[in-house]
Amino acid sequence: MSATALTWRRPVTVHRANGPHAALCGDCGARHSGLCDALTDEDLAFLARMAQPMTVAAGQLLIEEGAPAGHFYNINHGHMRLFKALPDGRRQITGFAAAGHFLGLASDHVYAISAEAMDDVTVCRFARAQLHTAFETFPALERKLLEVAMHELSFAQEQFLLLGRKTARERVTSFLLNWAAREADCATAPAPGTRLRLLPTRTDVADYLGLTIETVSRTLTALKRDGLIDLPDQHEIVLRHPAALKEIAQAV
Amino acid sequence: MSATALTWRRPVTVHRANGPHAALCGDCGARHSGLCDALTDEDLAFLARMAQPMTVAAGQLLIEEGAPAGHFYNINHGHMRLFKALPDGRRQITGFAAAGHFLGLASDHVYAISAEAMDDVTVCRFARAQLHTAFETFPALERKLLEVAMHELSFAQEQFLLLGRKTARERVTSFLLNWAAREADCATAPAPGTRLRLLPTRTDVADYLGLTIETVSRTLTALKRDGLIDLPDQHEIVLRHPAALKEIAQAV
DNA sequence: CGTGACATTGACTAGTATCAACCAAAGTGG
DNA sequence: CCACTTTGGTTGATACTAGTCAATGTCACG
Repeated sequence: MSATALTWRRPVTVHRANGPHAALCGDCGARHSGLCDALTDEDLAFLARMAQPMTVAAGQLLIEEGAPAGHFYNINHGHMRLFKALPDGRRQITGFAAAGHFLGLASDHVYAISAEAMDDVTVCRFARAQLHTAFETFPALERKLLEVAMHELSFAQEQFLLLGRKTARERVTSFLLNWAAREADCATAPAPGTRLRLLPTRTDVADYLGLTIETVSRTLTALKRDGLIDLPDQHEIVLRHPAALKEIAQAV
Repeated sequence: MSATALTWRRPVTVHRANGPHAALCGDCGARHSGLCDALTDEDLAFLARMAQPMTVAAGQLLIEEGAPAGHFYNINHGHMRLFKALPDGRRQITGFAAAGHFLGLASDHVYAISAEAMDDVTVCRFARAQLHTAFETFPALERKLLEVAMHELSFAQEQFLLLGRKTARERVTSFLLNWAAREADCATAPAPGTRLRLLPTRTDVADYLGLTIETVSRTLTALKRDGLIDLPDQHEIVLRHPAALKEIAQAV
């Protein structure tokens, strides 16, 4: 566990327990997404007092699979990769988490996955015991969490189909369309020419799709050759023909 | 939607609204598992009055992916395969459900997966609106459902690793050990000589593991040849050397 | 006994992985 | 400022796992 690598930042606002809640959550990237969106400003201000703000530098582990699940986290800013690994190093990324994403809820008392920062990340940390209290005080929180869990479950089922039955080409296009939907924060089809800012590296994409980096690279090149996408630079992708991509992706 | 194929059975006990709850749930295979386990006999008796008991014959669809999610179901007896399919027929089984399993909760208002009976199944059916009421009346139900959802999510993450990164041999052994744990209803390692009754066909197993039936068959034959399992008949598997199987499966 | 569903086995193929070379951009230190 | 290293990406040649196609086997059932 690389807890020692984490830098701690305890802003003065934390100590102003009776100060305006805006100082706590008003400028948070997660204020209107995830669990925080389920609460009123007052309730959130109350809840924020039990949160420990902290930062995680790019590349650092926040959560390690198998470690005792003592804390929960809510991402305020930045992005994380969530993954499981086999003893021999094979890795499967189970998802990418952004602001508003709630991390660390394990059915067991041990984390089921690892979480690593892809860029500089800030989170709110809660002790396991505190969450239980929060549920008692704010039932809306539990309801929202159930809603989020159901949503993640149906996404997981879609991902089963991708990992178990789709070809490399189908996987990559499914991923691009999913990423576009995530960036646009909506489910409507992206317009032709939509520009994606792709934070994950080719390795990340490969480990997410159950492929190798070479196959991801070749597939992107092939999609470009076919006029379906453009690759202005390594981390940008332009969707030239989203309708055709959707066709290839087999919905999703 | 093959709702017409479903046979309806409304036992007299349903109408005995004030009768002993034992008549309703006492002999149900799900009484002490899943959501029902979270409630007292009295609460369950109350809840049972809003349930419509029904039966689904082997091979029939209870839920169809994409259909309006008007009802929820709780399995009382029997087993179902849950799956998603692509337009061209490729199928991914997302799980196998037995007594106590809760079905049909969609984040959207449309079912995310299909559910088909593997043998003769009986379920309790609830209307979508009723479930909301039930949550208000029995908060324990919602808490239990969240617990179940979290558990399914961490299982899903394990399955991502299997589908994305494991070899055929690793997938099949992982499946055997999982099935053993499910039959024993516990997580302890199975004893050498443990006999599995495998309800799913080779096609089911293949569609669950992201393989073809031929690969599943060959892999089982290879495991038998290596002295790790025995195949007394098509639907029975004896775990000769569970420790070695666990080694191959890479934990799980 | 014939039929159909499911399973096994074999021969061959295809899609991805593996191995390896090369490229580009960004950072590092003399 | 420029050689050097590091990191991430692309491309090519080859290998190998699992898929495809096809024949055969087994069992239950009418």
